[in-house]
Amino acid sequence: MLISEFVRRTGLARETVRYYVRFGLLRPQTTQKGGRHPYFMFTEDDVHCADVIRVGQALGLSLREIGELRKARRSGDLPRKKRLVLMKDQLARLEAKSAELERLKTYVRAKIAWQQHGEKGDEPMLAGMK
Amino acid sequence: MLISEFVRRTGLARETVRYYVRFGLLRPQTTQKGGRHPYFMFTEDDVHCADVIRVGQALGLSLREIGELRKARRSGDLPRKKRLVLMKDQLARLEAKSAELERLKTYVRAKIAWQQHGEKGDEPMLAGMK
DNA sequence: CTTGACTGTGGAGTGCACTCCACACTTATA
DNA sequence: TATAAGTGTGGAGTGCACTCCACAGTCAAG
Repeated sequence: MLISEFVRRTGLARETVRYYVRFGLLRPQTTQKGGRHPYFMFTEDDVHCADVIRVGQALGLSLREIGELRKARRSGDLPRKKRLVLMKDQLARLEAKSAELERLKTYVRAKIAWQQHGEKGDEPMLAGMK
Repeated sequence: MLISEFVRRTGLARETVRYYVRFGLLRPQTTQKGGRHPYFMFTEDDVHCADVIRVGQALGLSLREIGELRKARRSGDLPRKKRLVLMKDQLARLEAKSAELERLKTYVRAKIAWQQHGEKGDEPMLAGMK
């Protein structure tokens, strides 16, 4: 599909799509059409990729981080050792985020319980600030 | 407490605190100290507020949105029942994010293991992205 | 063949959330 | 009392993720 349909499918803005392409996050094929500047040809995979980007962003990952994940996933031509380092780093980041999220959850749960029991005693606090 | 202790307590950068104050998100009292530019005096409430800002950001809210929530809460517009609903919604959102993050972590771990064992068998896939 | 819709390019601009800086004043310490 | 440490101010700068724009080539309908 051409960019206009891709835009319709994903709900992204045309300029955002172009930004992602420039960024390397999306790497559509090219058509014969377009001459000197061949038209992009997006696939269902690219639509799926847009979904993954969305999820990654919702998790607070930067486009760079999402790009690294995608890159690693494409089991590319990078040397194996390098890919491993990249993935381990990615995992560490995810785990840090995960830990933070757990702390947040515990806090909100405690606060709900506190309020449900009449707000007696000290208001719950977020624990363990670095 | 003065700003340096507040910074220590919250883990925020001094400049970030000042930014939040300028923004109106934090509204510390002032001390007698400081003469022409009275020193800010932060309370436990402000520390708590910093926690709430953190939670809001983890939920993907902008500082403006968080500010509006705080404002509503201050003006007593939010009865207890409503606040409870709000917090439960926040918890649900945190848990959804948490679940996504777990999926990503599982995927990355599987991929690392797969690669470390010679990339035998099927490449791990990221499951169930909507 | 004309016209209008669609496409790509490079570059500038925007809004957010910080982050850094020079400066001047106040307070605490030696 | 010298001086180091802490504090507020205004303003500039940064990185991210878009968003807008002028321009020019391409394609499809009439």
